[in-house]
Amino acid sequence: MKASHSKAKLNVRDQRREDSRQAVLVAAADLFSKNGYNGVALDDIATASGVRKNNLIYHFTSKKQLWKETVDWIFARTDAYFSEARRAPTADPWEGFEDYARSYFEVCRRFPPYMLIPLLEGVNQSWRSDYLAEHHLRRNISNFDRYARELVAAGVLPPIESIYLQNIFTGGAQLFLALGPLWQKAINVDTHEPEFIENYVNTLLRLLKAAQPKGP
Amino acid sequence: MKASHSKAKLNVRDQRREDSRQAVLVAAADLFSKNGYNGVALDDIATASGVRKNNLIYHFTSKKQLWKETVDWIFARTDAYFSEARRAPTADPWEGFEDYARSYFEVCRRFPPYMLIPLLEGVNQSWRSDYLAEHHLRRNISNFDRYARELVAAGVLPPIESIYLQNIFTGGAQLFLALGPLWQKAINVDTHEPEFIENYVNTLLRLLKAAQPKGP
DNA sequence: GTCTATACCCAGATAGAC
DNA sequence: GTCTATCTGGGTATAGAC
Repeated sequence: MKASHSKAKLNVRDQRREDSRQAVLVAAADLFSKNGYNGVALDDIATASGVRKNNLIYHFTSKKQLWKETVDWIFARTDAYFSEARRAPTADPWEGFEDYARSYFEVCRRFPPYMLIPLLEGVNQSWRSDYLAEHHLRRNISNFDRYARELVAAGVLPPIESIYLQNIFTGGAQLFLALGPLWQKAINVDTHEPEFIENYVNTLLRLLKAAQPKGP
Repeated sequence: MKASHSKAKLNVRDQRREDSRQAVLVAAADLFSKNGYNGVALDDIATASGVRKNNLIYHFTSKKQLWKETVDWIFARTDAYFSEARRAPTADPWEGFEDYARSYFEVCRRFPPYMLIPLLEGVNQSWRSDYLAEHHLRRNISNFDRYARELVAAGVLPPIESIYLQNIFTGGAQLFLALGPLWQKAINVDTHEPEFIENYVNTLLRLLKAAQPKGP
């Protein structure tokens, strides 16, 4: 019938569309996270993704819009990674926190754009920092905040303001992982080594454990 | 005499040159540290400094060269700030370390380009990250390394690898201060408030103090 | 040393055939 | 949906008068 024929054709077209979009998003996430919005030309994304420059515009209407959709895609993907990385919930809340911390570092390590883009675009006030804050970071921050307050109230973590706690973790993760090329060049250390990160997390956890309030 | 006349004229000219260069460096440090190399146009620097675009090139030969000289200027200036911020040496090594830590945060707070530029340019390997690593960071890192090892050996700091220790401090300082606009927008916190930073440093110091190895 | 004017290139975005 | 060709603006850098 005419309907089914047209439907089949439509599906093929949709598939193509999705393939193209996906290829573009992968390339864009990588490039934007390394060079920042201004450091990336549509030509670069076109070359990296195999989708021609004008077709980028066709699919995403503008560079600005492409950036936004890339960010949304990154955060959606990271949420999935994060759930996947976490182990089954444990009875011991401290173990639960250790798992949480390790998962966070692991996600940052495996999917750098997640932290690199907020890092690069959050330095200056712009429509990009606004977009990030509004659509993604506020939610993430307040999730962590709730969790941290619980743990502090339960005496699992030392009485540190949750925002500081958050900074100790994200700061450490981000600086080491983000500035990989710099550390590498300066003192020849590969901060992306799983073992290196593992040691760092353990160090942080030990510090916090040592400061745990003593039971009565 | 002819000689003295020509000398006076030369001094005026030199003074002008220095004034122009200085104005440019101030503007360039600010802009490069906020928007990154690619996010800054010579037009922007020209407007901000009051020195015309072509004269920028006259004084610094190229944008690339201007960036390098700006970085050198920033680090030279920061070294001066840092010595100035430190109090007189104390007998107690722990107090000495507290002073060191506070001075570091204070310098970052008062002169953000010092940390922002390595942050923005260190994410990707490029001639900029190479230049930073080679000419400035390697030295800074190894200075801290030497100091930290001493303190750990003396039992003043807990036995943490110096590179991790360094990351805990620089990471925290940089993330909070660098991503000011982001924190502001996301949860309406001003991370540049002296009080806010002061509390954060104290928190970090308390953590380290709590983990100090106990005497025998 | 500073000005105006301009060469030259590359960026983002559009038009229209297929 | 993808292609080639093209427009337009803004970017770095240069030329040459003052």
